[in-house]
Amino acid sequence: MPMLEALQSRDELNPVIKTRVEKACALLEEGVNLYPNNFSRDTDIQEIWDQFGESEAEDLESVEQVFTVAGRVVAWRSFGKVTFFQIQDRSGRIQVYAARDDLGAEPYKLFKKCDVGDVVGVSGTLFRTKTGELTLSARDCRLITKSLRPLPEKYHGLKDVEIRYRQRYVDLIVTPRTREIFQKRTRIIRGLRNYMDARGFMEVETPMMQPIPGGATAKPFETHHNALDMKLYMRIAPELYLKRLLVGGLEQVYEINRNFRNEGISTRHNPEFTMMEFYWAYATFEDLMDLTEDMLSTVALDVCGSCLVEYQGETIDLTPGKWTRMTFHDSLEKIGGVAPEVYSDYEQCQALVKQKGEKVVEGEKLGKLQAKLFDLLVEPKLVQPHFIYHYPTDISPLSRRNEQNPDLTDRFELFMTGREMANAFSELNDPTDQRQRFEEQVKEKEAGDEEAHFMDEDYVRALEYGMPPAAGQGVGIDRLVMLLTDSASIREVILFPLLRPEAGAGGA
RNA sequence: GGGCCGUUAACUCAGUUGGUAGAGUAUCUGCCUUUUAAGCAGAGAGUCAUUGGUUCGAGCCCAAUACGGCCCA
Repeated sequence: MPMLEALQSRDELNPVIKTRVEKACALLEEGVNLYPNNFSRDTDIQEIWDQFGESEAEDLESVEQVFTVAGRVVAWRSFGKVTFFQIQDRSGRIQVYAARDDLGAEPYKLFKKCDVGDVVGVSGTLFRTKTGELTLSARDCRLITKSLRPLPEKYHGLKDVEIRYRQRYVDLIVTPRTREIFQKRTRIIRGLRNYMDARGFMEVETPMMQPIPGGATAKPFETHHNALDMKLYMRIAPELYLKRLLVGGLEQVYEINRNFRNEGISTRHNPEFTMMEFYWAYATFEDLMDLTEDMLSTVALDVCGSCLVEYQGETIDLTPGKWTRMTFHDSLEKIGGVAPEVYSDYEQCQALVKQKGEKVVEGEKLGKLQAKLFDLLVEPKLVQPHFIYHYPTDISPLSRRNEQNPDLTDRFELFMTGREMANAFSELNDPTDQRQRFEEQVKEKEAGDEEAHFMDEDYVRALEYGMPPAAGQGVGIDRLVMLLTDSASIREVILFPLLRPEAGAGGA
């Protein structure tokens, strides 16, 4: 019996696991399959609650239906000849009553070798206990999957965030909030898809491995394709490919997927993160502000039941019409307290950046200095939704210039809870201007800016065929999920956030 | 990259002035046919993150390292 021998050879493990292994061995010797695959359930636990959650004890007595459910044992209270336990499936929990006299002496004895953590299947009828709890009275209990490791303590749960992230499977078993967050995450993404689909946008997939990483200001991950012997980059954004599709005539496209940026890790940054990007021909950045208010408030209403969202002790009001719209320069003056004569003067701007403790880089443009002031003085104060628009042209290499002032672009960023949630603009579709902007970026890259854009000749060629005027936007999905689930860290909303390798875990 | 904090039983946590390691849960044994963090009685369980140092003596003091958390860049 190889499984038995394999289990018995594990007795170097800690005593709790050792006893569980011994129980498993005892079951094997009784001829019990520890991992059978022939159990069918006929209902979810939640369905039982939906149907009988309100039923009186007397009414349940007349219900002769036998329900068969399966799930993980999460609580166990045994009295000798009778045992109460709780099982949990994806939909909820229910108590089971198992009595020796109902199951038979031998089956009951075997079943009592089960532990908290095992997956079991139960068939039985419903009743209410003396204290009124809806309970399944078992006619049959079967082990479906043996668990060899103990679950965390049931009352306090799993507190150690490192274990919660490294062993997310355990976290999902024992932390209801974790399950809620990821269920909500799925609903949020589905809500966005439904919204876009209903407005005629077409979902597409564009390359994640790109020979020229474009569409954002960020440092890419590099990789190598062996057969073609070529350097490839993990995408930092899908933007330039999605806009090629506008040239191709698809007119309204969106993509929800991962981007990769080789930057620091923090409560707001994971190296891989999820964005929704979309492009809309014949629309402008002003249309996008309207759409964004409507879209995000719709999703909030769907997922949270309200446009008023609690985030870390603050109430964020997403009601359409209440979102502030302000120009970048006005925000520097009115929120950041920087006078126009200061932010529009290179020397004064540079001095103020230094004074605020931020580094200045030789040769950087005025727009970049203003952006640093914005990050320091304005962004943290933007708690309620704010569209900040008309960004400087020299930090917006893919945006259309404003008709009145070519030093500004028809671009906005959306801020709330003191952080950026979305970035959008009317698209630059003049190939000559685009080529010049790329050339500026190349100069900055050559001067040592690792985040500056690459030249993308094919993208310029595409624009030369003619891209209709359009507006496009990127929405940070992880940050949106953080907002709508009141999560303080991005790691709470990513199933498997990147962590350093665990010591001695064999690279797991 | 910098600063601060943390790492003690499977889990949640105590651990005084430096004097040979504690609780609850879980586990094991016994009792128990309506429990709800079930109860009662008993038992076992630890490389105090790692390495080095100071000391007669270190979970505690010092240093370095690893991993994590928060803040800053």
